[in-house]
Amino acid sequence: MATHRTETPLYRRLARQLQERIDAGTYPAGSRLPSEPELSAEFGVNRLTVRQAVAELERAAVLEIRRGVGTFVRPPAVRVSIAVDPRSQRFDLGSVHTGLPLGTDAPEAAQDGEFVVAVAPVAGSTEDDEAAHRLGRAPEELSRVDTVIRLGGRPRVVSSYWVPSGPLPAELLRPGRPGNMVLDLARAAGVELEYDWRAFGAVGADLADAELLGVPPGTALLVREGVSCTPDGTPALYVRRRIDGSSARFVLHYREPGGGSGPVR
Amino acid sequence: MATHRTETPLYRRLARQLQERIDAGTYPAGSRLPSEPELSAEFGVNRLTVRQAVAELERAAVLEIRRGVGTFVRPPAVRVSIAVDPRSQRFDLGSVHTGLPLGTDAPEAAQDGEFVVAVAPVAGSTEDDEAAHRLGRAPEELSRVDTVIRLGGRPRVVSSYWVPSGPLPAELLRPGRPGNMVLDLARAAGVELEYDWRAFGAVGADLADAELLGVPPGTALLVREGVSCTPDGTPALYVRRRIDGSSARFVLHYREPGGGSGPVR
DNA sequence: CAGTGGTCTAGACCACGAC
DNA sequence: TCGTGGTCTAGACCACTGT
Repeated sequence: MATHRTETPLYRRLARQLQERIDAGTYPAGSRLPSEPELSAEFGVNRLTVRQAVAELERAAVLEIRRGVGTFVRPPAVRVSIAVDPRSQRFDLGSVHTGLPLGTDAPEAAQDGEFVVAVAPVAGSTEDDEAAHRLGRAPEELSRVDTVIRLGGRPRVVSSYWVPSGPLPAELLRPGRPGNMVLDLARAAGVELEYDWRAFGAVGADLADAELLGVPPGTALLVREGVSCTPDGTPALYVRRRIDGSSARFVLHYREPGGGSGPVR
Repeated sequence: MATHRTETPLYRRLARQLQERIDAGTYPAGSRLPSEPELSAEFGVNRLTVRQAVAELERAAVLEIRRGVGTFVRPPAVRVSIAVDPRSQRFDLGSVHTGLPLGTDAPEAAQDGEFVVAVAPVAGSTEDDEAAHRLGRAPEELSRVDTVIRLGGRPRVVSSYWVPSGPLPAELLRPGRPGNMVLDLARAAGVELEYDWRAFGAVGADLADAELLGVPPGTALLVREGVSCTPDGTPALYVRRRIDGSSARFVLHYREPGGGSGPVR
């Protein structure tokens, strides 16, 4: 007897049907879906089954759920490019600031900037061990700072920094302090910092990041991490940034600007 | 009266408690959690509430659920570096092949390679319009090919290619054909291809990608996209790759190798 | 076969947003 | 106030895995 193929779950078949209606234009971009009780009645399934289907499409960024209002088809994502010149050795925090969109211009922009949210003790957590390994140090030799970058009145980037715990001004690590952590760290150490390497990955938001970024846990985050070093090659900083994947992407240009149809906007 | 703060949902408080136990070592890495009925009894909540908590931690890559077996604490992720020289103009598909881990060496490796899964018609879908815009063409002028790269017996990378629909050998687009799509396309066109730009982003897997990659919809995927052009600067290829975020990351080296404690392995 | 997680139902109550 | 989505319960049945 051949291997029995398990039937596709009801909620996934339902998700597929909804996706088909979206693709076909039955539910156009921006429009509201029938309410959960309505879908439940139309397809003859329990409301929880409807919710399971809708939840999948929401995590896939196909639908947007507004509590108390309805569930809507997401219009094509307007994603924000953050240019990073691959040949440059310069930090790009400035381009992050200029690259991300402003919310509604003025009022909440007063809160924009990078803010220290925690000075976590470096106790052999997985992340701390990773950082120590990247910097070629023992975990006890490191200090760690976590920050949030707010832009347009919303938290956009969560960052963790690990540095050798040498002459770190306590002022730098005061929770709530605004500034530019990389520049401040370099200035405090009295050195210039260069990229050693940077890596890109993706991961679902954990509980802590989700709370800091104001997104549901499991939301796809773009992770950018790497080591910076002093001009003589000594590793001096390990940084790990998490950015809501739906609101930003990093762009590397390999040809001189103006060459072709670029990715910006 | 001050604004009433909504109580944190039960399932999220439960998720936090489980996370705390993991951090504290009560549930060490690799260990099995109590079963759902056990957790349900211990915390005095419904099993569905337990499942909601566990599901969040699974999406955050904290837990790994093995059906019929149990739920386990994920050991620190062994992530695979895929080196991309930022100064190089060379394609990196080879480094993808050599960079990704082999499953259990021999048997299923016979299936490794890049395989055409679909030759989708280019009909003004959002993705098609995006590609057309990137290439400075009308959608009708483009051809599209979708492939899956299998390594170690598992699908690892889903790619979509858009090219001007000039002299495309039908042989190239035959579903199931193995090969190296970028090299084959370049050879077919009789030109060398260079990077124009590449971008990194993150997104939850949609239904189609989830099925091709064998992951649940909503899983965090690393997206790498960009345009390649001929030496004279004519855009000739738009490519968009999706990779399970938990199994790969891209690394950019800015200094000569051997300089510091690198990210590889 | 026993134990695990996966799916689905029925019903209840609540918080939120718009009117 | 009403309709929306969010949470939680109780219970049932099933599919998968290891023994």
